Amino acid sequence: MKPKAPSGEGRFAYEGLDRVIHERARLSILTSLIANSDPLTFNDLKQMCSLTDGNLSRHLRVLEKAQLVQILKGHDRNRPQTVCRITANGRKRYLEYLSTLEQVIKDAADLAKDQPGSRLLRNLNPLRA
Amino acid sequence: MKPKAPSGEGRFAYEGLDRVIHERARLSILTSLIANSDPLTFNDLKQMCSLTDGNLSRHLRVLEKAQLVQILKGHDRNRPQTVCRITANGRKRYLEYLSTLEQVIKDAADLAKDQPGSRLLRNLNPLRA
DNA sequence: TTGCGGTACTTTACGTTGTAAAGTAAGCGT
DNA sequence: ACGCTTACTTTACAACGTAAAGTACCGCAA
Repeated sequence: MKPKAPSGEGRFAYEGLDRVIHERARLSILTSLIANSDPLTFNDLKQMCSLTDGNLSRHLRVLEKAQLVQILKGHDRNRPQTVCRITANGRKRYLEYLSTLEQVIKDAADLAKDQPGSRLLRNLNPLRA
Repeated sequence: MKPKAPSGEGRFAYEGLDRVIHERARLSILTSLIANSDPLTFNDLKQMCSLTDGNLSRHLRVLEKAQLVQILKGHDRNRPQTVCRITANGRKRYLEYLSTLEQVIKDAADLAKDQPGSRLLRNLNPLRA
């Protein structure tokens, strides 16, 4: 039955690509938070992710509602200051997402075998093997 | 001048995450096409990516308009058959996208250094270093 | 030859969502 | 007191993903 098909029903469906995380702005935010062990301020994130105020605000809300980040409002030098940290659950889901991402890369790397021009892939090897 | 900031303006902005490609369905489609050296039929893609007909149709159109894939309509056993292949330009942009993806993973992996519970990252090492 | 069903898509319509622009509030300098 | 700046929040709109409905064509059966 169907020997011609490259087989593997849904093999490339990547259901692990969580919609909440799989969005450039939010992926940026979460990666920033993961990569820096201490919490980041609103402005830190705004700069690191090159986001506008409104944009960041909205995405943070989405992440907060999804319980991926925790938002704490405080003050610094008499100015309001929002600091964000990733939650335990957020870290877990982010890592699950990441492993799916790695599967994508792994799948794509299979082309290196018999694709012409795949020399391009050479400067694509990640995590400094 | 802001010594406190983790520095790196826009370091996590990931502008290489092309909107056309950075969408689950389309990322699936392109990865399928990249990973399989021969062109795939509409039905191949439908199954491999677990997409509905309408969904696949629309995304293919988007990819075609962006000149990332080429769509050829032919016939097989007197039935219409659409086959798709990635274009040279598509391959190029896909690889650029992928390298940004790898940067994300690399950035995230930096947490492994001083984050508690980062043991989770162990089963996350990609491309079998 | 006229239905009937199935395959292979395409089009339409809707609800969600990302984003920019406008809005709010409060501190600070003059 | 006044305006300027910082630090966000809210609003409004356009774009987009998705499912459901629609089209077209073939093969088979009555």
